[in-house]
Amino acid sequence: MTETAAVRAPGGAQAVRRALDVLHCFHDNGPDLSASDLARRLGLPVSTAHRLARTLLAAGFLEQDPRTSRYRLGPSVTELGRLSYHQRGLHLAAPELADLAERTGATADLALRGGPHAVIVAGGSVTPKVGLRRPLHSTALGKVLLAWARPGEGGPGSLPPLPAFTDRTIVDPVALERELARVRADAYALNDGESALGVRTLAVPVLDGAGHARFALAVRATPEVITAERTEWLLAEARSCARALEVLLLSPAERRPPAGP
Amino acid sequence: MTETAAVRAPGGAQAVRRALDVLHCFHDNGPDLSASDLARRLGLPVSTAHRLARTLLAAGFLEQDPRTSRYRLGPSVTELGRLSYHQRGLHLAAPELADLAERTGATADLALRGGPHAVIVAGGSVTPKVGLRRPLHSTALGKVLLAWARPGEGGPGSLPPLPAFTDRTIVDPVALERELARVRADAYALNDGESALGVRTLAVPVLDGAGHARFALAVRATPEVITAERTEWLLAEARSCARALEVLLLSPAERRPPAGP
DNA sequence: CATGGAATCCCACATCATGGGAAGCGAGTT
DNA sequence: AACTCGCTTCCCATGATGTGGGATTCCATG
Repeated sequence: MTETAAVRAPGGAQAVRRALDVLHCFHDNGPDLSASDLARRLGLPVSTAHRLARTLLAAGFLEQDPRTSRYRLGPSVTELGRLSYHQRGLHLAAPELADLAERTGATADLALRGGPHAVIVAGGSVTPKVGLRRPLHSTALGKVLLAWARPGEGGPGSLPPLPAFTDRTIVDPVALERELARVRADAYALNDGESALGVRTLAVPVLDGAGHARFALAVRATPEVITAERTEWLLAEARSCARALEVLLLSPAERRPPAGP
Repeated sequence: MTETAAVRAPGGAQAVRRALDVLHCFHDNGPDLSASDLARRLGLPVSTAHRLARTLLAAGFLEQDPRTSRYRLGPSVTELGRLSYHQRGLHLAAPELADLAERTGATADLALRGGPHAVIVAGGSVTPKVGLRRPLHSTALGKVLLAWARPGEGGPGSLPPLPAFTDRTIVDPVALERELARVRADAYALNDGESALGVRTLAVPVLDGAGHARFALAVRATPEVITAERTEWLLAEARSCARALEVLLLSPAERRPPAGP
């Protein structure tokens, strides 16, 4: 009733989902938003958006600039974010990624699946793009996460739009499925200017014991660095790093056995 | 109706507040909790806790271990946490804190006010306690945040319990107010074993243009490192760092003028 | 001074969350 | 094996709770 594709999920949740949508709003838009901004972005009445914001404010998930009375993400978000960062063991990944970046001369990024996005959660470059959301269909990270997705996470079927960022972006779902089959067969994903021109990326999965990708590890650089001749070597480096991350980030029970039959 | 001090805030919010309480639950308890755990911890019916968890799950704020079907903090939390971390400019603070820690031989921590806690958001030690919540009444960080609190944030009045951690912990509200007056007068807070024995901490505020503490900066070490003779020098170092952080973390409009009349 | 936009508060309505209950599992115990 | 306990998950009638239109106040702009 309220808006576009508000899929009526069976479990009860309107107020809560809307409140969480408010938080997600701060990702796509500026760092601070007014109550009316939120209402406009979410297609809600101002009154409702305002009430949700106040509730989030009271819980510390938002804070309010006393001068402009606009909202921004609050201490609770910072707090829980750091907590989950450590609970995932991601601080253990940073040195490995920095090492990989230094050896290869490329940017090394680690991402996990966040609904319809690949979310970069750790990086090994001087300019870490940590916290960034990337599309699934136009990035090497995303292709890996799709190719080895868990059954419940939703494969390519959960991506209706497939917007094109360059003329190389795969926009046809059938072509994407074919590309994912190739990714699975070769055990790595390549992104050659499909997201932005002049950027080439290789990505490999960090697999769990069930054979699903828990993380995707990407090596990103210019085509001069990631050449055809160096690809095999870069992949070997990336896979070695992915193997190390399996041990660092996954509990023994989740991990896959060290050696195959 | 449900539990202890569920203050009935005027603005409408039950479902939302409860959902946010679910998230906070993961801070105080283990990294993964079952639906029944959540229900028990929050004093809610299992059915309700389960529904809240599913809603949070659908939005990516929780994720579910497919083996145990327990919940943990999800990708959205990691994502938004990193985002707010960068939006606050805290990545700029880390080098300054590391520098301070190295010069003083102590642990350097930066905290901000998160409701009834001091939340450490950046650290300059090898073992950063980032994401940790500390009580306000028994830590140097907390005393600073209380002493220069914003009017709306609630002063010592918002801390009914005041639990004692050692025999030095200030548990009397009147004594605490007296201590805060001293903190304001001397422009620093000292914590000598009030939170844990054998730990001494100095803290100074990072002030905004309105004279309120936006952050608290702490230097923590053993009493052998933080001696009476070295206190003045340590304070000078900490204040110098706090001055630098004012410039790095606050926008020019929020900042206080460089020189006083 | 007039005008517009935004934040904030209020209140009657009915939509939506609530929570008791029961079914379906899986594990540990007798 | 049969039993039992605890947990997850789903269902549904009830009414408490969130909803949103509108009024009010405040500030910045024309």
